[in-house]
Parts: sequence; structure tokens; C-alpha cells
Amino acid sequence: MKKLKKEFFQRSALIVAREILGKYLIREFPYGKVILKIVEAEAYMGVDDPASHSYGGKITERNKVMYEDGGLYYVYKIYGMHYCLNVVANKKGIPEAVFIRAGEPIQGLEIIKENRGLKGNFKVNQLTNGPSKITQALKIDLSFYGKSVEDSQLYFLEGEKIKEADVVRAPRVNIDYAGEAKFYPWRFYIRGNEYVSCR
DNA sequence: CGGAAGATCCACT
DNA sequence: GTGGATCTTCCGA
Repeated sequence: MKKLKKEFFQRSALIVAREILGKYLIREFPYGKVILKIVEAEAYMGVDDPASHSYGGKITERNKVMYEDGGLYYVYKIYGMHYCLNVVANKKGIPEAVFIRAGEPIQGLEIIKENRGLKGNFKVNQLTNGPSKITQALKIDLSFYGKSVEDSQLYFLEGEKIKEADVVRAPRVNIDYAGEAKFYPWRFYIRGNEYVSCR
């Protein structure tokens, strides 16, 4: 299976957010690997998108990587305790990003459970059905900030082709602050998938 | 320098 | 459905 190159991400975040569905996200550990199939993603469309960290052309210490070439990781901490994983989209100077919201475990369930630190009762489909659940499951933190998607510890494979009929478009989640943009259908997920968040 | 808010998750009711 | 955890980042004064 082929590894995705940076070029895959150097298009509009709207295209990438749809196309990334079904792709495999691989995390390599010395003791094994974890594979997640991407089942949900959102597009953040840069300077004109009130929900985006780069709205109005804002540049800060946190978001500056968004202005770089597509295909770099944008990781940030939220609510003081969780990490969120994005991939920068489009060309240098166009600060768009794709927010990875949920995945389905393909391989490495034991490692995922270990990393999530859950004991006793839980459902398997609650392990990776949210943005910060993924970063916990794959041990992704700020050390990946600005790294390439062609990195050897965290990268994507072509995965599965998702038919147009199986793609759902919906408004993005938890962006009440964004006014009208709250309603833009820039969230993409696989129809009927058990691992999609907020169902 | 202070304060507010946050692309979340979990436990509890 | 509601609220608490937890703390960095950002902006305004």
C-alpha cells in the first residue's frame, strides 16, 4: 500500500477533508504499530473562515505552521489537557487545515487500549471516536508539531476508497463562536460508521 | 499583567 | 443534558 506524499495535502482543505476518509493513519512504536482508518474530518478554510485559527490572517506562535506548505502536522493543546491533530492543507501562504476527528482501529487494539488508559468497562467504539481520543490512542503530542506527513513515526497509507454515496457532509462540531460559519457543511464522515464522533 | 476562552472528554443526573 | 477538569494561548489595558 502506498504512502501518501505531502502533495496529497497541497490542495483545498475541503478536497482533502473528503479525500482523507478511508485513508490509514499509521503510528509506529518500537514495540509495534497502530493503524487507524480515518472516518471523520473537518476543513478549516483559512483567512475567510471565522472558525479557523487563521481567520483574518492572524499569525500566532501556535498557528504559524498553518502558513507553511501543505503536508505538515498542526498539533495544539486544547482545554489545558487534550491534544488535537490537524494536517496543514494547500500551498504555502494559504493557511488551511484538515482536522482529524475520528478513526476506526485496523491494527494495534491492545496498544490503543494501553495508551487510552481505560480499565474495566468500555465499548471498543469509544476508543477512537473523537479528536483527542485519537491523539491519546496514538500518543500524539506537541513533538509532532511542524513535522511532515512523510515522517517515519506517523504517516498515512492509501487505505480504502470511499464511494461518494458513503460520504456524509454536515456542519462542524463545537464552533459556536463562529457565527454563520457554524452552519457550513465542512465536516465529512463515513455514513453509518460506528466510530464517528457525536452520533 | 490579568482574565477569558477554548476545533474535548468524562462522570454524573 | 449539565458541569468540572485543567492550563496554555491570546488579547486588551
